[in-house]
Amino acid sequence: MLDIKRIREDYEGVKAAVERRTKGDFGIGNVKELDTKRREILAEVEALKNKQNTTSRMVPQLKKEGKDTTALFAEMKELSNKIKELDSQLGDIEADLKMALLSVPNTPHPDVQIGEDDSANVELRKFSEPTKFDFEPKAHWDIGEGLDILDFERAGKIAGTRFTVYKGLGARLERAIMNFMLDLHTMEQGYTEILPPFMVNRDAMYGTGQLPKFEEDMFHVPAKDFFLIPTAEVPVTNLLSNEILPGDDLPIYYTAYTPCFRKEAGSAGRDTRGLIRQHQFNKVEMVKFVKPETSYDELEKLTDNAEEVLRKLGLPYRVVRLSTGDLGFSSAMTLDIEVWMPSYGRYVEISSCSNFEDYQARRANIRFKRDKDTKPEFVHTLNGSGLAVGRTTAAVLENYQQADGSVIIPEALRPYMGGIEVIK
RNA sequence: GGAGAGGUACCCAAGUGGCUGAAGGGUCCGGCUUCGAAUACCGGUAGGGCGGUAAUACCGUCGCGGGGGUUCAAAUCCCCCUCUCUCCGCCA
Repeated sequence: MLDIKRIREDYEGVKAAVERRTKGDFGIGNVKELDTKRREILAEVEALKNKQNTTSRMVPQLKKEGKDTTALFAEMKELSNKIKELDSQLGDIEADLKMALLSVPNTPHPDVQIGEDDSANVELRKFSEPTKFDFEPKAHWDIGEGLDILDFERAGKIAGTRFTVYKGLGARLERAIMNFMLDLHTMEQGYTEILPPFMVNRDAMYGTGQLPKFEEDMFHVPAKDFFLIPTAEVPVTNLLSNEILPGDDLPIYYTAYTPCFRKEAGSAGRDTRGLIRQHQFNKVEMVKFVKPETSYDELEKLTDNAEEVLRKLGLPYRVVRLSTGDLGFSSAMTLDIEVWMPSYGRYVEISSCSNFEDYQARRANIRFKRDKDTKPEFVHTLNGSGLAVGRTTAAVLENYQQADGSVIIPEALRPYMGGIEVIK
């Protein structure tokens, strides 16, 4: 969430910054009003509490002297009732204020271009060129079914639409890609591997910003009030919630493989075939906790760490910066990596790398101390897919397909495939 | 799932309603001692949120796992939740 003090001191500026997001209801309107009201009541109730505390400290003395406290207690009872009443009012206002604050999205970084949607996204750089074929290339779902390594029909039997069964070398390929990515991040790029729970509690979902606004996008487990994680970002970022880290520990780099679960409620009819948009998909995520002054450099490095996966796999991609209209709720700047997908005839998002600045850290209460005597500060958090595994599998199948329906395995993956060079 | 025991500050830990405005250790910091160090001794060692403030000055408030309640007054009594540990049951 945003800093209430920042809103208090520069309401118009913050409001204008948030509204660069062109879309949605930001609800920043009554934050300021609730904040003013809160401080009024707080001052009053604290003065009364001061009186209550001061008087209470005298009671043992009075009792020792054998004095009659009946009148005093009657007076204090009245005071006590007044405090309770004000405390209750204060509680209501604070709850409203908190909810209002949690509903305000992050302010986009000034460099992020204003736009309505992804049509305003800016291409920053490109790697290689779209794959050319001297035959009519097939979509990965057709390749997968042809090689008997992907089974969408039977997945429908046991779960439903937007699920996939991987089989044989298809399952192996997915697993190889996961391991390849994790090894790259941990052994070459300095990340520590985390294997977190795939279900989290409500607090964690608030911490990274999925709640309160996006509950309908998540799978909920009512028996324990858990949520299936929509991304490893949730458990991994919240791993350090409510902690004050020694400054020397920063930066912290974590990477995690998890399945991700999304309802895709608003995506009816889109990407209905293949691996692109599933209720359950595998992803390797990278999460960083860094000092504020370094976070944009860290965003560049993070994005490059994800790009490295595609370069090693030899898959054509481009990097775009999302416009304010396409930017996620909690993010200040997001760079998407898009891989060339022959069946779509265009680039498709395969990674999303974001700098949340202190927005998530403030929600999840993740702080650090520069040194022993300084006050704690909020860290900056970042994360990025490194990469979406299912989409990577799809991209490999499509970009490495051969005229005879077989698929060449990229060299970087062969050690993870037991040396297999081609799926046929 | 059942039964029990716990959660107090950086760590250990005392604490059954007001003299606790959290004892006592440890740790760490400083002093003293020493050529230097160790030991002994002396002193210091809650932190953090919120508000008054621009403030790492000062004041108030909150604070003993979280949230409610009882009371003039709660670490302490009551209720709910949560996490940890032990035992039983079930189980990969």
